[in-house]
Parts: sequence; C-alpha cells; structure tokens
Amino acid sequence: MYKLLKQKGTARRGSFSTVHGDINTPAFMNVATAGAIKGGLSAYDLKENACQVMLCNTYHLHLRPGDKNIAHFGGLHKFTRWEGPILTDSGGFQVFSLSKLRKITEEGVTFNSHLDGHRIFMGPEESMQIQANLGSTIAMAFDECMENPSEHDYAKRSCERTTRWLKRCKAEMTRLKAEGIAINKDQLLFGINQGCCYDDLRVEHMKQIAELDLDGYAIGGLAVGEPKEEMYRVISIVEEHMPKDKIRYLMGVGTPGNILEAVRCGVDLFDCVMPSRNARHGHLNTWQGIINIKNAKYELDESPIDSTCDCECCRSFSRAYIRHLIKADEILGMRLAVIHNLHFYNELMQKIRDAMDNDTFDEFYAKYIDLLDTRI
RNA sequence: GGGAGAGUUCCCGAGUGGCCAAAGGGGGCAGACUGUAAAUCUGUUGCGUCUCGCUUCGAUGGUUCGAAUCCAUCCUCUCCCA
Repeated sequence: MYKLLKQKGTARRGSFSTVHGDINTPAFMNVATAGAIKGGLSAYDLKENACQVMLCNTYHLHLRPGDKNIAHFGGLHKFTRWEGPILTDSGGFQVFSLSKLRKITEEGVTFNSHLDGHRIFMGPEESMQIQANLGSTIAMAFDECMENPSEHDYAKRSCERTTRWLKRCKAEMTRLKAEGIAINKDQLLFGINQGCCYDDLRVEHMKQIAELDLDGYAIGGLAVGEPKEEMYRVISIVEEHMPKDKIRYLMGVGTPGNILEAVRCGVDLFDCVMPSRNARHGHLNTWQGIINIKNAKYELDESPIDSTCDCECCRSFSRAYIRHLIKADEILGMRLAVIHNLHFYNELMQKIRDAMDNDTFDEFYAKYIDLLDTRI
C-alpha cells in the first residue's frame, strides 16, 4: 500500500507498506541477482548500510540453485537471512540481456541456459510460479524488455503481448495464492510499462496496464542505450498517466544524476547494478563526483574514499589501501568498494527524502544533478 | 677442470637473413559498464619534429645490399660430469 506523504512539483515523498516492513520512498533497491550482492556482501551488510529492499532475479535463481530448493527452505527470506522486503525481477530483463540465447512466442520465452545451454521455457505462469516459490515481497510481471531501437511496428506488437502476459501473470498469482502454493500469500504484483522511446506506445501501454489495478507500476526498457534526455522525456510522459496512488518504479536506473532527475519526475523506486559493478571495477561514488580508485594518482593517498562518508570502508581505510586491494584482486578490496558505493546510494536516497521533508529538494537537486555523475 | 645449453622490450616468452619496434601472456597506464552471461570487456604500453625518422634483442668486432637471426672473441647464467 502506497502512501503519498508530500509532493513538490511532480517529485514525491512517500511510504510503501509491505508484510516485510515499510519502504520509505524515494528508495533504492540493492541488486542481489543470485541472492547476494556481488562482491561478498551478506544480508547483514545490507542492514548495516541502510538498505531497505533487496532485489533478486527469477531467471537466475530458477537455474541455480532452483526455486524449488529455495521453497524447501521456506523462501528467499529464510534462505538469505534478509528479513526486509525483497523484490524479484521476473526474467523479463533476461529476454533483453540474453537475447542471443532465447526465442519469443506468444506463449512465452524459450531460453538456452547461459550456464549449460539446456532449454528452459519461461512464460508468465512459470515466472509467477517461480516467484511464488521464492516468496518475495514484490513479484514483477513477466515482460519483454525490448532492444533500443526497435521498429515501431515490432514495439507495438511487443507491448500488446506484454499486456496479455501481464493479465496472465495476475491470474496465475491469484490462482497460486488461492491454492495455497505461494509462500507469501501477501505477495504484491507490479506491472511494467514498455514501448521503447515511442511516446504514443508508452502512453497507450501505460493506460492499458493502469486499468488492471496492480500494486505498483514500473517503467521498464529504459537505460538500454538511448540518450539520457530521451529517457527523461519518456519518464515524464509516462508519469502523467501513472496512477497517483500507486508506487512507481524505474527499472534498472541508474547513475546518481539519473535517480535525482527521475525523482524530480515523480519516480519512487529504483534499482541498478551500477553501484556494485562499478565498485568492483574501481569506480567509486563520492559527494565530489566519481573517482577511479585504480588511477595512479591515488597510490599514496592517505585520505578515505570520501571524507564525509561513515561507511565501513571510509571509517578505517585509505584510498591507497583500497587501490592496492583492488589492483591486487583481493576480495576485501571489492567488498569494501561495494559497501562504499551501496552506502553512498542509500545515503543519497536518505538525503533526497530529507530534502523533500525539509522543502529543500530544489536546492539539493541544483547542487548535485551534474556533480555526482562527473568524473574527477 | 671437462661437457651441454641459454642470454629478446618492465617481466615471462615466441622469433633462426628482409613481411620485425619484434607474436602471445603477465604487469603498467587509461577507458567502458544502467531490471548483473560482467572478479568482465576495450584501448594503449622503445623514443621523436609520429602516414616518416631514430635507437633497441648480453658486449664488442665481423660477414652481408640487409642481422634479434650467420661468424669470432669476451661477459653472465643454468644443467651434467669431475
């Protein structure tokens, strides 16, 4: 249940209640595709770093260790020891990211496993069944995340199919709950808007899925190669047609600047692999901009990654030490770097919420919109 | 003391007369990454007045139109025998 607490222009400050706890929005969900944040972080690290929601992946967990195995343990919460809300992505993104390994039909998608090549069929029903076994707080509808650019004609037909799939997802979730199969009988369902960068398709699709009275609405298929101005335009035009009383989730986005802009446009929820992947590769967020800790100039730098940060990494360790660990491929280097970036993202969201509460969002936005995405 | 083998660019290592400033790997330097097939991928790595020139394959000298590559001497290292 979404509760709008405050609004400034289109920017929203709210709260989303779930059986696994409330989410203060705007919020960033930390991506743990296979049940852990890559880089060696556990549920305890997420808790320590002000994470509100963990995101896991249906396709990946279905392949390994298998959703039935996870159901055997009572679901993802018990398996991973993360007690807060968990959102499971449906596998729709893998339709995009594993496009060379899959075939789409009306019924669903046949993947050749990226692990061993064996065939896996996943349609709306299968995705819902897997997510029921995972027992996540929020299940995402099974969609097709399209490539950009796609032909208008293809995008139109894909959107229509995604809508049909969404209806099947909703029906299947209802059945799984009614028959007592779902581990979480209060599992929520979010629908996903598609339409590439075609305004007409985006609006039409959003109107269609808004009628289905879902628990939340996501904007998918963005940040897949289009210029950011194009992404912002799509967010703005879709936002006008999103239900005001439902939580809005911008999938897979993004940089701190992207998030700040999208919050201004009215988005409540985010997730992105950037903080963890970039951290593993040495790109670290600071309140002065982005640094690449692998650069030679940090070889003798005694200061922390960010002197204003109080994460486990910045409390004790120098840039020189983190640089050394990452260059030496020490697991600790990646772990500390990932902790830092996730802490940064979660702190960013806290500061955005504070700014909304204190009516200083405009100043915050003006100060950081470009700065945080700038390489220094 | 006798015998055998080896010295190549930051490191390892390929190269046995011209297509060689020299494969490949490592390391270094830098870049990319947006619902994670990503501990991945890409570029670059002798010098310069940079579509060309200069210097470099242990050292010195030689053969040749031309040498990392062939010859001589020396230096260093490894292994075997004593």
